[in-house]
Amino acid sequence: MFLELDLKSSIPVYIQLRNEIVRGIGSGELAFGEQLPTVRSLAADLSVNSMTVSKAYQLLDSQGYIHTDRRRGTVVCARGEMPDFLENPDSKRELVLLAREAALGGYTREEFLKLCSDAYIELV
Amino acid sequence: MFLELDLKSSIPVYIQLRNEIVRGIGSGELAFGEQLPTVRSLAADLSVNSMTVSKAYQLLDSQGYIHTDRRRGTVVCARGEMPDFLENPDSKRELVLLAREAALGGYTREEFLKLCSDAYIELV
Amino acid sequence: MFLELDLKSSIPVYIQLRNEIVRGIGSGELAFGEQLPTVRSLAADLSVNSMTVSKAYQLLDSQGYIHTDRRRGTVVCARGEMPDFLENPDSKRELVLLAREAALGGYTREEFLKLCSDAYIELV
Amino acid sequence: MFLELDLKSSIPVYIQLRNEIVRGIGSGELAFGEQLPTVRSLAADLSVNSMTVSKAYQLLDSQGYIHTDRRRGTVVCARGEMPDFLENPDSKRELVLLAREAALGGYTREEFLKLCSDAYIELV
DNA sequence: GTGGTCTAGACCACC
DNA sequence: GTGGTCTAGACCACG
Repeated sequence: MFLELDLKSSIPVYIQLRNEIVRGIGSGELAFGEQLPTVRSLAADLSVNSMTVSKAYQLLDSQGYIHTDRRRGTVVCARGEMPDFLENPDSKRELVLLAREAALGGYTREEFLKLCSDAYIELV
Repeated sequence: MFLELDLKSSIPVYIQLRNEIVRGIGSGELAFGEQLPTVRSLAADLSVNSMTVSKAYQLLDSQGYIHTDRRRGTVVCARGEMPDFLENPDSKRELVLLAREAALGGYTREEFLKLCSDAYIELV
Repeated sequence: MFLELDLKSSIPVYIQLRNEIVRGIGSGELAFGEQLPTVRSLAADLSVNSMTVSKAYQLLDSQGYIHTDRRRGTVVCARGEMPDFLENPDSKRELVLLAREAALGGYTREEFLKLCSDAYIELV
Repeated sequence: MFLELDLKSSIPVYIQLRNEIVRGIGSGELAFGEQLPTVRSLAADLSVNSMTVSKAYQLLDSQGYIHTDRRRGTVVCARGEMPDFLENPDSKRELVLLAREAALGGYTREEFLKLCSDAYIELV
């Protein structure tokens, strides 16, 4: 299982799980249309409460990354159905904040864009 | 006052305030070395409890953005004293996550880097 | 409960509590990995406000002595995860100050080192 | 002037000043019986409020490091009059705390005693 | 049930 | 007058 959680982190587990799954889709570890484990089995695998997994799935569903298929359970959405998360104003604010922290930290624009590019290039 | 808070957000107010102040320093609305409002006056302006403001100030202090000089109150640190927040692994993970959300949302690398550049270019 | 607080001291209660817990870990009264009392129960035991306990726990967390596992509550970190607090320059200055006070007080180096050794030997 | 204050520190200025003067006596920069600057002149030199200097002098006086001579103003006590500060239970507790932080930080007794010895050896 | 957050208001140490 | 500390009590997010 490629999903890594840090139970000591201040970030809620269900958010970490949501993020890990988005990363997994982005990196190809989870294919478009692929079936996800059931809530119970994933909860058992990760040793977390099944409500936590359920909340992560609900969040991903509401954001449009996954959906529930009556016959096949929970599946990753198709490539073309992926949401445009950066249209979310909160994401924009987050990006601006990171950029300003970078600038204050002494990064030139080129250095910052290099970091951004590296972050992107890790995707398939 | 340029500081905008959303009291209904799930993000704690003191974190929002910390972020707003970092943005303010990055955009030049708060100058390096400038004196910040007192805890009480800012609390009154924002209609929040003074302990909430105090918590934000203490967080910013621990991160190296501001410091409290016993004679002059709370002031923004000098340009050269600003912390490198992107050395924080969580910030890197956040950037990678944003990049993957962008990629899944259909942005090409060039488009994503344009967004990053725009976020940076707003700085002084 | 082995934790002793002096509510009349000028040292803030949450700092005293932090120090007592570090002493407790060092002396074995608190085992590595052991679960600490909940914020509320400890506050009730010590007859202090729960926010005071919470502040002490957060300080210990930030220093790496304990951490809060969302499932198991607050626990002492493992032996190998303990922080090197003497790398803190303030600790070094404190030690130098104690040494000078000792010298001025008439202690020879041997006598002073005996005191230091005794202080250390109380540890497990 | 060898007295160094950090106005950004969380340690009160008058305590820092007291500590610096004790260090100065211990290291020989201030001789036994030497006359100290007046409150006003020292306050001006250090750019601090004269009440701060006054408080430091009062504290040092109450601890027996300095005393006020009607004719010569404030002077450092004689060698033989220096107080035994380590008989103070708070100092003992402080030393125990440092020793435990050292032990938890991975220092062996020998390593810790080396630090203590180095701290002492800097004295005249 | 846990810790985290927030409020309103008080007191104190410091400068 | 400043920030720091503490209280009593409330609400909420998390698991």
